[in-house]
Amino acid sequence: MRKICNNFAKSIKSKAMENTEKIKLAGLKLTPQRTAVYNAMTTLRHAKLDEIVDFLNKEGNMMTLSTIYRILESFCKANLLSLVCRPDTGECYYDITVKEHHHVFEKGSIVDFDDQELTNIVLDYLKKKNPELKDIERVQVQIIKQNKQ
Amino acid sequence: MRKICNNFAKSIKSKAMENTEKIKLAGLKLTPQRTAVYNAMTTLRHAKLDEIVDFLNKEGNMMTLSTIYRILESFCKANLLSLVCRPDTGECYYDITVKEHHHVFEKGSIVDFDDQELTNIVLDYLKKKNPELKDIERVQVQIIKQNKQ
DNA sequence: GTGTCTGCAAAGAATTTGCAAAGAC
DNA sequence: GTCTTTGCAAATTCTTTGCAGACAC
Repeated sequence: MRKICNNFAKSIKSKAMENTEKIKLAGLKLTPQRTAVYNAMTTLRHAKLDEIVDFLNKEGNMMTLSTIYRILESFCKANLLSLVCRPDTGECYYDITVKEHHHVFEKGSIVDFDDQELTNIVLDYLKKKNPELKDIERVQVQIIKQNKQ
Repeated sequence: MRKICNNFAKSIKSKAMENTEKIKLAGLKLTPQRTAVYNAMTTLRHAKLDEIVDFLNKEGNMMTLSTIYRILESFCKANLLSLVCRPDTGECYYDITVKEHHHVFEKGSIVDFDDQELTNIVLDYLKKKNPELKDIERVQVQIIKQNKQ
């Protein structure tokens, strides 16, 4: 009975509401600042720190820089966000997607490339060709596109 | 005739001598500082800035931090070094290897994984499965090992 | 000799920290 | 009520810059 109610309740929850659930499920206390940062990342998908700051400022969600640093760190630790770095420039981006996935690096943006088949192909190859390569946690393919300009 | 002499000369050249050649061939003027940094990277293979600084200091190759920054930047621009970032922590390492290659990320170290076959497998797969994905400059596979501890 | 590179010191950015008040649960 | 989080300001760390003298070619 309660289950049915919860499911119903979930189905009418807003996206923002789901985000607060995720924060709580990750074991973090819910604060307006954390909600704002997570909501921002839901929109931005991949963003550098300063892009997050700009986004929050434009929204009128003012908060201290040190708070943003602390929140982003806690989100990464809690597996709410992951990190991805541009192989060309070394710039680090926070990524709303935490499950194993690949990336296409274009000139000014990063695009997710979620392809389990590619993951499997790489893992299979490594297993066959390099059985001595044990304890692989995950593999990540970076696809770097030409900077045509 | 000159060619033979050059080859002979090359065959007896020290590793350090070869390094100076590379710096010159990259179009950079040869300075003791640049030679020291390049030699350091030849030993370290992958290193963060502070590891390079420590190495140089231990060797007695003192030079200013700003010089090291400037040299590393010029080396990256001249394609004498490349950059590689740990996907787990985002730490950036300079890499003595510039040609396309893959990496295995272990707990405290990065190991090169040079495997053209893997590169081809990934490229072939992408071409077949995603022909709309054009202008691929290169692909790079990151193999993240478990931090067993 | 000319133009680039280095050392130095200072400026400028980026990130972290301590602490008191506010807030979550 | 207790323990955590935030804001603020300061400290610290990291990186870049301007300039004069040194050096490569």
